[in-house]
Amino acid sequence: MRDKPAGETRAADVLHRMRADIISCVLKPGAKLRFEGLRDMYAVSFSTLREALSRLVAEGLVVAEDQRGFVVAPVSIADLNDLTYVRVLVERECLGLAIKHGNDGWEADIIGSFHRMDRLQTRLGSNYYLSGEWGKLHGDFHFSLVAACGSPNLLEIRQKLFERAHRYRRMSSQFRPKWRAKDVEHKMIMDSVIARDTAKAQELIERHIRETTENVIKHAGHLFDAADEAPHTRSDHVAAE
Amino acid sequence: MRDKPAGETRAADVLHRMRADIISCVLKPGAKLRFEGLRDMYAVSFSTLREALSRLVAEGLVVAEDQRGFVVAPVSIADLNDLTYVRVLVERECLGLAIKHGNDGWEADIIGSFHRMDRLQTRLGSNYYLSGEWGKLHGDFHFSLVAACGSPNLLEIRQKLFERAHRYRRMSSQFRPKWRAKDVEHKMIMDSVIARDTAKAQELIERHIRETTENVIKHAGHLFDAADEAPHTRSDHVAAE
DNA sequence: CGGTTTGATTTTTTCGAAAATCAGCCATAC
DNA sequence: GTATGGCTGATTTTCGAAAAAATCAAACCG
Repeated sequence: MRDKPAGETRAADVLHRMRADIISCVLKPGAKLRFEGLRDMYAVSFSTLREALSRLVAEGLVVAEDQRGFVVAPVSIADLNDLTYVRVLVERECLGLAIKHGNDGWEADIIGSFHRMDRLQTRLGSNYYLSGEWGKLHGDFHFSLVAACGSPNLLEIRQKLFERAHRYRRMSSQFRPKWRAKDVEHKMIMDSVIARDTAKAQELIERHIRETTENVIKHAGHLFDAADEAPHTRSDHVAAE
Repeated sequence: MRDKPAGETRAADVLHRMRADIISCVLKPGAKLRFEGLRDMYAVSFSTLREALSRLVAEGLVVAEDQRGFVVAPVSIADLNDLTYVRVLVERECLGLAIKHGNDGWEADIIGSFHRMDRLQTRLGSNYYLSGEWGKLHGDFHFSLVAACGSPNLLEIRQKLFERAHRYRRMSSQFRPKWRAKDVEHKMIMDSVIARDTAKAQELIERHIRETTENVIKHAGHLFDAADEAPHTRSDHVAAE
């Protein structure tokens, strides 16, 4: 399911593969990205690599140090907390708009994508969250919830934030044998969305995001370089909300 | 003030110059970006151009059509309205956080950047808004208001949205001889921010953004290809707010 | 001994030619 | 008359070598 250089330009293909590798931590946070190695890994030339890297820089998954090459964007508790804060803001807004504007087709897509995710979950058994396939369906489900939002710009921002958060989720999933009652939460969120209960849906999605963050910090926080800049704490943000 | 390839990589320099040219509409919305022409214009090679273009794609100022080259991101009333909607959401949030977290240095920076902008304004006379220099100071002033926001991610999103909006403002400024009472508005916003009146500051910044958008549509709307996709109207968003 | 300069090596960045792809056009067939 | 198939020229995309810059370490002073 991962190979489709069909009609796609080579650079775009490398972009997709590298993004996936960064999100799934095959390329570890903070790792130096040397061209020689990447060239072997993805079988493309310097320039093509550089193009993919450049786009990832603008997406925030890679940082470029002037004349010193590229590095996988580092992770930190401060960044995760900030990301969570922004995500709550954006996701709530998207959800509110989607519930307002969504039609029957939108509802059908939600139910469909939930079903696909749920089925794969039972098929894969207790380790479903380690599967890249499930990760994709999980992303699709969350997207379907807000798809009818009507604001292309907000949706695009949301998508990029979601992907960056996915990297943090992924980091903790290797430590966490069972992924809480996430499946139950998803069902509750879906139900409240379909019932057009905006306040409840927003409350649930916020809790969903916040609790996931707490779990990541609890189980994988020790992996982050705590020696990072921490200009503010989470409680600041919560209070501001 | 525009030339500083000091310590900067060549590609980054081209990136800055192209971004400025797109924002100031030297490169017109929807224009096809042919490599041959760009190579002469910026005096760099294909690969370097491609790198800059790629970053601009991820920033939303350029769109890449698979295997058919690059195009300056088109403008449309739908996009402007959507942009305005997201900007109001983000800018209000940033401002609220900044007022909450800001310290004395932050206030001083606001006053300083307002003063710089104001001085240049009187020095340039009635056509100040056409100057790129003023455009920069105007951007600096607005940034200074939210600089203490404390959320790097939100600030980065804000910055990109601001730049895209600047392109729209620029399109209308050539038609509009006098730029309303914008300078008075800036003063009022600054005063309410320094007075830490969150609600008032947010209200003022929202009006500031919304009225600018209305003016752009009124005076330059006829330039946009109205034949664009328009999945929703502005009133949708306003109502949702 | 601490600190700076120099030179060799590694790594990044830039370049323009070569390959791949697209767009328009005409000939041909049905 | 319309559609299909291949040409040709223009444009994009990819490539790896060459240039520029950084890194590391040994040699060199104060």
